[in-house]
Amino acid sequence: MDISTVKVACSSCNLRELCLPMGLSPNELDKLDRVVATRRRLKRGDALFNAGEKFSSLYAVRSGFFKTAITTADGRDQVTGFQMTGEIIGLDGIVNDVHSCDAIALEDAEVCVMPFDQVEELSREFTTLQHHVHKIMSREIVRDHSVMLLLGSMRADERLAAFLLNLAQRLHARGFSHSELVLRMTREEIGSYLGMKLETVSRTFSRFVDEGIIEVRQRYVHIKDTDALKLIVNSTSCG
Amino acid sequence: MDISTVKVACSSCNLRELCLPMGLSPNELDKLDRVVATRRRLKRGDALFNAGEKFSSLYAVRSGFFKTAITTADGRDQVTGFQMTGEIIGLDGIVNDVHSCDAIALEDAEVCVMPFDQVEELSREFTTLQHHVHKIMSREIVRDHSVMLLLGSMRADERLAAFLLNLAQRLHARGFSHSELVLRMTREEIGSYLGMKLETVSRTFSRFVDEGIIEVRQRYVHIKDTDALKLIVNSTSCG
DNA sequence: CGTAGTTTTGAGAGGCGTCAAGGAGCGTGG
DNA sequence: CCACGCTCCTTGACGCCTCTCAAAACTACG
Repeated sequence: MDISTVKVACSSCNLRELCLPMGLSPNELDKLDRVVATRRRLKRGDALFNAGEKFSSLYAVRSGFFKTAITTADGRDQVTGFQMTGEIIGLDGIVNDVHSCDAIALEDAEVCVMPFDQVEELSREFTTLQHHVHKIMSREIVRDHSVMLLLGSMRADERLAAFLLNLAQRLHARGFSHSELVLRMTREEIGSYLGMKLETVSRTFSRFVDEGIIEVRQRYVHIKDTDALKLIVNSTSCG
Repeated sequence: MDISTVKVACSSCNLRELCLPMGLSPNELDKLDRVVATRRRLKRGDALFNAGEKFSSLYAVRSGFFKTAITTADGRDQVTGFQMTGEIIGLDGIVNDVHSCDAIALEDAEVCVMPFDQVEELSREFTTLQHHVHKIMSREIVRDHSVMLLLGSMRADERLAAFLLNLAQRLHARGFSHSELVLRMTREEIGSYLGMKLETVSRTFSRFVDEGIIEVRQRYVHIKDTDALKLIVNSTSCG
């Protein structure tokens, strides 16, 4: 394997065990490389796509951090997810050939563009890829259901604890510390995702700090007591 | 077309424009008939599957009404959806080959069993079916996002109004009245879905009745003023 | 006709939203 | 290097919406 070759392809991407190519054979990877022909760089604040735009591609986050959000006619909006490296954005667009949410880069980022018709074409050829696409969509559905659980039945401190644990776990899976993290989103965006106001997010952070569970300096968070957070999530205050 | 033949197949099913076979050619329909070989009848309260069971098939609701719900270790639970005729249940199981929720029949029901490996096999053959499977999964994702919006940013009356409108619209698409409906679920199940307690559901119903927007007799609901419900959903009390 | 499950309604409490003010960090420009 | 303005964050006080607890009415079913 020639390391000096910086050709940016799935076959040489260090995310391939996290991303779409997961589990593909070398031969299949080669074919996938042809699908993932283009890249796109975004600066912080840029939209990868906006609601209403025609859907044509899925995007794999190569670097950076994204949020997806839906906005109603009357100005209400809801962050539906935060995406980090290796995660797939754009699945919402398939059903109506139109994106139903905005995808915004929360820091400078790069994505791999995967034209969906080509993904479908290749899925017909490779069982592995086909099944993996299905798994990715199913994972998103399961994830959404757990967010519904969070929004539907947890109190503010439980929500924030679950959020921090989830973030730390995903970062850990990417080789980062499981106890130290830098939030890429504002308190308001966290609140929108968790169904609470930014003031409540801030107050809950402060309470966790008072209780010695975490340390916070701006966007930097140090989880001092993971078990305490887990305990909060499973507190079953209700019935 | 021989009407007297009651062979129960997609090709002769009156739901085919609503269900998985949507848009398939007669030839493709024939092949799909071989996939959808078995049916399953359930009585009210029966589980189509439970969380933890091995995933093998998707299910299309042929008659009856279902709920899906997830339960946490500490007893919290969340209804993640209500499914009626033509809708697909079981997508949650694909990612880990294990179902992550329970699917319960809320009235006597019948489902078409579609072994997923066969669905995948046929999708590799027919672009139409492949794309339709993707659309069904994408639709579920988009639906979940709108529930997240509801749970994250609406008040009790807005949630219930949105719920009633959604139910009426889906029933209307199936040939039922757009203003009269019979709820198949309890107040508690509605509450679990909408992230509120059953008492709040009941109280909100009562308020709508007082305001002349709906009539309620037990599970029977008559929507007298659809526009009023729409107005409530878009009230933008916040911000 | 009694029992269990469901629904309604009331009273009280508390968590979170709302409104408001102040503080901290950061980029820009003098 | 410091001043300035902007955005983001924190904290407080107050009020309301929803939860909690409780009791009673209603329906369904055996």
